[in-house]
Amino acid sequence: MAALMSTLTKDSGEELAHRGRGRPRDEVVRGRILSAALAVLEDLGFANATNDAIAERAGASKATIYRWWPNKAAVLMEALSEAITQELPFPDTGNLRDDLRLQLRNFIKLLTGRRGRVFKAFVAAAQTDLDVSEAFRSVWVQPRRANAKAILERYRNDDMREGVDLDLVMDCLYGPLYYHVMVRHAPISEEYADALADLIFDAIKKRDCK
Amino acid sequence: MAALMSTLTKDSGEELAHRGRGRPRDEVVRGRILSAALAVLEDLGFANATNDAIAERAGASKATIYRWWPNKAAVLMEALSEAITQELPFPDTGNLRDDLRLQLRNFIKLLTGRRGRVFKAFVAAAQTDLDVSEAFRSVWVQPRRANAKAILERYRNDDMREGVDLDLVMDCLYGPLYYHVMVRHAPISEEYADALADLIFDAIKKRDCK
DNA sequence: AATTTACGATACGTGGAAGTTTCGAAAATC
DNA sequence: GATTTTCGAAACTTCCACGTATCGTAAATT
Repeated sequence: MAALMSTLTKDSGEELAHRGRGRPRDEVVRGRILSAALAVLEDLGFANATNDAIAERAGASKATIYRWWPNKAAVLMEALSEAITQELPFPDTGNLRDDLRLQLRNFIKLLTGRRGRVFKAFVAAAQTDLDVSEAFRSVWVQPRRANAKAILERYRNDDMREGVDLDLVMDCLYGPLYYHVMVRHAPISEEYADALADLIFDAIKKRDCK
Repeated sequence: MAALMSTLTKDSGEELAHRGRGRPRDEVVRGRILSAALAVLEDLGFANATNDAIAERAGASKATIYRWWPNKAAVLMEALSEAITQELPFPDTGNLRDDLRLQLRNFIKLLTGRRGRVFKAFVAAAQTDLDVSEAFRSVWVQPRRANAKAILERYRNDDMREGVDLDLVMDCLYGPLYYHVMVRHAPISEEYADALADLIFDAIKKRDCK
């Protein structure tokens, strides 16, 4: 996190420089830049998302971008973070099987939609860029897994057989979807989501025979 | 495949130009270049694997590389192809559960070893480069899945319950491993492989109760 | 021996993107 | 009104890697 701070954010002294006398930071511009970053990311992918393109799309100056973010990854990361926050909460219907189905369906919608390109771009960039890797995990993966785990935990005693490893279960839910989209590059359907959810549900549900 | 041919290989006229009078192509150099490409790929990843670095490491001239391959992706792709061919066959012990465990263990060894970096690099590159994407699928993913599917097919009647979707099963086997390594960036153990194999085995094995 | 092709070394041209700087104008404080 | 800070525009520098070109030399054919 320290390494992240050093490269993806500015000093807090810079961050809190609003108190001075001069013209305050234009929050509207900040929003436009982040939106533009996300849009460019969706259109061009991580590698091709240049700051020039972002600036042009935002109707902003490139200098303004570098005034507030230290580098390109920082802008893109904050854009993802803003877009993602409180998105796609794990459903909580009270029924385990329904929860699984719903969550996978929602996730597929996200992966196959415009925002799916952003995800693929970030995962790709994370393979070679340590900062992106850590940021992606802390901003997206970990919070989502924690949320999912907390809800699954409540079903543990009543609906699951003993000794189920929830981390493994989540890998089996999310893994195939990422894999499907990123490695097989195959389209993915809601029926697929249901079949996957059912398979995993079947593997972990409580039953009284071998 | 046509698009691939157009960008990742030279004309067959070039390929078969050996019959001329001059000095024949040095196959040793070809091998050195491909080995070097793989080594550089393992060290630096796809994006940072420059042809200059490959040439230097191979003790060859960059001009020689461009004499035989049209661009960077072509060299890297052929390097991967050579390294991968007939590697990691799906085991065939006669026991479904053992097959699953063995395959996952072997795959983990590959993913966590030096060559794992190559995989991650290719998957990452495939997100933005269509040629790499198609080549990776045709050279690696599809052959491996076909092999695995053929073997799993033989267990279908005797050991699996009805209606099991083998493609889905393979997604559940490979998906979590890719996911684990590429998205969570977490280390992965043989115990994890066994637990995953057991979970999936348990989900598809024949049984006579709900 | 003459010719043809391949190789290594190296320099070169090119393009793209990161990040910086300059400048005039706008919006705030004191 | 003077000062301070931000913004937009655009030129600029820097860097890096792709791909090409040149040249002297090595290995083959005829």
